[in-house]
Amino acid sequence: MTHRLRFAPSPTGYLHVGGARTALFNWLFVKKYGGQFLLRVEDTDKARSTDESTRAIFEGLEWLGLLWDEEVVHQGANLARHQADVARLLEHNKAFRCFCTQVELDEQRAAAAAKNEAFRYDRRCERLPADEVQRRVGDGAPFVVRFRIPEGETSWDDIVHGRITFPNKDIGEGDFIILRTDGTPIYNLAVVSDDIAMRITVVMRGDDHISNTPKQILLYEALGASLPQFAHLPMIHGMDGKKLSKRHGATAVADYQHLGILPSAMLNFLALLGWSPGHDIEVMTVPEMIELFSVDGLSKKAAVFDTAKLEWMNGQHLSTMAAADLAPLVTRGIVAAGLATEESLTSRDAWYHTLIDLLKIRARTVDDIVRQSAPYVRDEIALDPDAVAKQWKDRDASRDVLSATRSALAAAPLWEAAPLEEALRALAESRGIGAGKLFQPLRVALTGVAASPGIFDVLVLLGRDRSLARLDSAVMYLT
RNA sequence: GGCGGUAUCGUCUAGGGGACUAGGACGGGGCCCUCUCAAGGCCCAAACACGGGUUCGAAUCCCGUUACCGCUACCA
Repeated sequence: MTHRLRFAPSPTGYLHVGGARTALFNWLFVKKYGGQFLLRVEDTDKARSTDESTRAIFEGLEWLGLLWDEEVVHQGANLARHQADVARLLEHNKAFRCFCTQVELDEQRAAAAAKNEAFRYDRRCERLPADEVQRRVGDGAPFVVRFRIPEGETSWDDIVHGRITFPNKDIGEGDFIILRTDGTPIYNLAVVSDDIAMRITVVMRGDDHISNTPKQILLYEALGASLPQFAHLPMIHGMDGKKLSKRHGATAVADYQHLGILPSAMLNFLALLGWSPGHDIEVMTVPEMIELFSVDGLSKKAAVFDTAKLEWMNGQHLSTMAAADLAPLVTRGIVAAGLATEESLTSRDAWYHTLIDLLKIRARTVDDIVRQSAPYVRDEIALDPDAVAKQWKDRDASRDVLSATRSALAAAPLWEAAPLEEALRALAESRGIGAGKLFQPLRVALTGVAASPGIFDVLVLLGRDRSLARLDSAVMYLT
């Protein structure tokens, strides 16, 4: 049997990290065990659904590389089938029309709440004689359709939680509504109807749907369909233990994309929230995640979204990624920041890739690389006041050291790391100062900042002319 | 309130009756490396919610309590 799983977001916002993780586990399941990963947009709530949101969800999934196997299903397009399923339920007496008004229901709820009791629909319309129902329908009286909950209990073997049982009398408020007054279906009916039509074999979703599951199982049975398996994934919380929301800062995957997080790192981090491959394995490529994935490793416990670990994870992925693969992302950032033109970078690939290799190990995000690249890709450098104050504290002495450094470098036989190092260390020794006393002022002269890759790498990266010119400028600045 | 779910370091987790003096990772602290910043290496602090069972033996199994989370719409 081949598995068919779906990710079914409602297009009422952006792609949330929780949704992304649900999509990831569905996708991982299919990649690991074989089958199809499908996408269904649950847009039956027309008031809240937007095309823009649908687009954002597609873009988020595409960015992460969680691609679906068949054409996207738009739930709203299946209205006729949803209604036909409801008609079938009505026909087989599995459902009934209810003429109670919203106002009446609200009053009953309020009364129950006042007595501190749980409200349950009292089934008054279920007892209406058939001719009375016909009369009211004929009169054009508005009605909803309710599903008749049978006696007994409903249970299933959840892939992550094990067996879960609900006494049928405790399912929600009793006979639940499946069709609105306006003839459109309610979530639970639409989901079941679509999952049957899409031949879904494993329903994997957030565990906030656990209490919907008995309702849906009853619908499957009433519709005469075979049951899928269910897997309820734990939620993602913010640092305060509450459900992740906008209060917690960035929750959209697009936010992290714009912060310079790599898709592979995001996926890796998300996978570890609620799943573990065991053996203390943490940093994984996507193929490794697929290989290692197992439903046995799925956790039952809600996880807290810790951005510090996400950034560390990103740094790990950054440092193992080839410069050539990183280059397009870095270029986009550099161009967007106005630091250099795309042409100026791509026209000197080897140099550019060396730069990226040097910066990527000390960066946690693509944005870090972009920021740190400024002294190398721009013609001018920006002097950091703090670095100047610290490293060029004594102006006369600094100027003197810098001009001596310039002479030593200019005299080097070859502009390569080894001979340059030799020249500078000899200079430091002849002047009786530690190498650091030479390198730090030099670093500021070359880059404007106090932190950079190794000083000889910087010299080589900048090249002879630019290095000497920047030293000249520094000496002039200090004169 | 009702129903359901969950419970190991601050955080993510390993663990599935003896291998536990409870392991790894992030974050924190320290040391090493070192021209700076990272990266890397080494070390330290830090947890089995509580109470009963079951058992020769419980982090692991059962029950209860507590806490937290979710659902409780003509939302999804």
